[in-house]
Amino acid sequence: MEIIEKEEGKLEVILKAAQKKFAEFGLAKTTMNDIAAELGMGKASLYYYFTCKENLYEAVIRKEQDHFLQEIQKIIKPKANAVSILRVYSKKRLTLFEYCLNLAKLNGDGMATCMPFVKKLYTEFNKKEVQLVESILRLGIQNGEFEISNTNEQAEFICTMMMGLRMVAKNRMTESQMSKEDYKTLNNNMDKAIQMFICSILV
Amino acid sequence: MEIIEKEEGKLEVILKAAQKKFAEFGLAKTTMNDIAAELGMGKASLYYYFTCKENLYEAVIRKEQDHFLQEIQKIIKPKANAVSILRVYSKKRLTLFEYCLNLAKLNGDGMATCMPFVKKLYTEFNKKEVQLVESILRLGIQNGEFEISNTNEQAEFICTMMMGLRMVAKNRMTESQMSKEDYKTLNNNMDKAIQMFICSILV
DNA sequence: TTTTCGACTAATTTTATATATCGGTCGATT
DNA sequence: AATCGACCGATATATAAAATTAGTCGAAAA
Repeated sequence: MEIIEKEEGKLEVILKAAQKKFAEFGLAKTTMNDIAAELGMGKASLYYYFTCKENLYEAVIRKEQDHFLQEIQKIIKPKANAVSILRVYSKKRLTLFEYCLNLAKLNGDGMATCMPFVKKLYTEFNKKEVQLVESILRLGIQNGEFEISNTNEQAEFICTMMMGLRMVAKNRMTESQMSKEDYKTLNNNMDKAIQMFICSILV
Repeated sequence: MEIIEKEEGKLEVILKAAQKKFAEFGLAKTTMNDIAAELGMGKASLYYYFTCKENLYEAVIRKEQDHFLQEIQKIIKPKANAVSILRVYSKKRLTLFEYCLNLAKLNGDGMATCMPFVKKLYTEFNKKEVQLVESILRLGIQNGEFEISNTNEQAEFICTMMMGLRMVAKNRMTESQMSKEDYKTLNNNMDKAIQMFICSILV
């Protein structure tokens, strides 16, 4: 129900409205009508911009994922301290997790029951994340901070470990939603894991 | 359909039959009749030994859990090498996981959708497991192997991390059942986690 | 040409209902 | 002490009807 800018800005406005509605009802229970209504436009018009609901949802998630990747990428530069970058990575990764969890509102414990395209979405992101972490590790090696033989293996491992911690947190959550306390505990565990990992690769 | 020994041995026989059926159909789809038939007895007779299905299932799981705990407990003795005990713990823990997964045949990703009593069962076991790990850590301190300030915190953390790795493995499994390859990968990750953990607490 | 939308369809989800199965009990029997 | 047939109520399953919703299309507005 607001005046809409044209072309470039329009996609942004739609994504924002979609994001708002997904956060409100979750992926499954948000209808294309809900989103269109939020924009004050007809449902058919939405399909002019996005080929399907999955496409729209993917764009919303991807936007945040890319933002995360770029933010970390931004601070990976020669002579930057790899250890502190890893800590920033851990912190920002938690924020991304919170965001995605909020937009999905997956019932039960996760991805097994969710749609295949969501699984694919996260699998693809995982690959990028591993590459990102690997580049941090390589930076650390260049700086003489770390001593690692197989950077890819180590990057995959730490990503897997972090994912595991997120899963445990999600599983232990009270009342089908993670509380502030739950996030705090998860944050602690992620910090410990990163610390332990750093300790094991430090020169 | 076999001759049954009396009293003490009877419980064992029932547990074995129940275990066989649970492994075949999983918790939800195994009926009390299935188990009774396996024993060549009437369903009502089963209720003479176990008050309810949950009770029976719990007994089956508990038996294996206790066996695991005792096996590790057995090798925790003064002057025993704590590092190698941690490695044994990791290995046997995987075996227990495989066993429990097999008996549950939980659909989807896990405990969130399963019955509350199962959740409780695993929560209670988790406490015992943390205590077990903590006693290994204390042994390591006594031996002068480890240097840790808060043993309970560290024990909880490593247990959480290992649980996370199991969850990831379960989530990534192909075809609603973990393959030999999946277990191998999980085993590798658990070893790495333990190795990293040890590295971080080593004197 | 670009963008919007009402009207429509096919597919999915929800609802309602009937049926079957299963957990658990009880009284009788061995 | 141990077993079991017969039974009950609750839960799960199967089926069909009704309601939503994803996605399409052709026309109209900009």
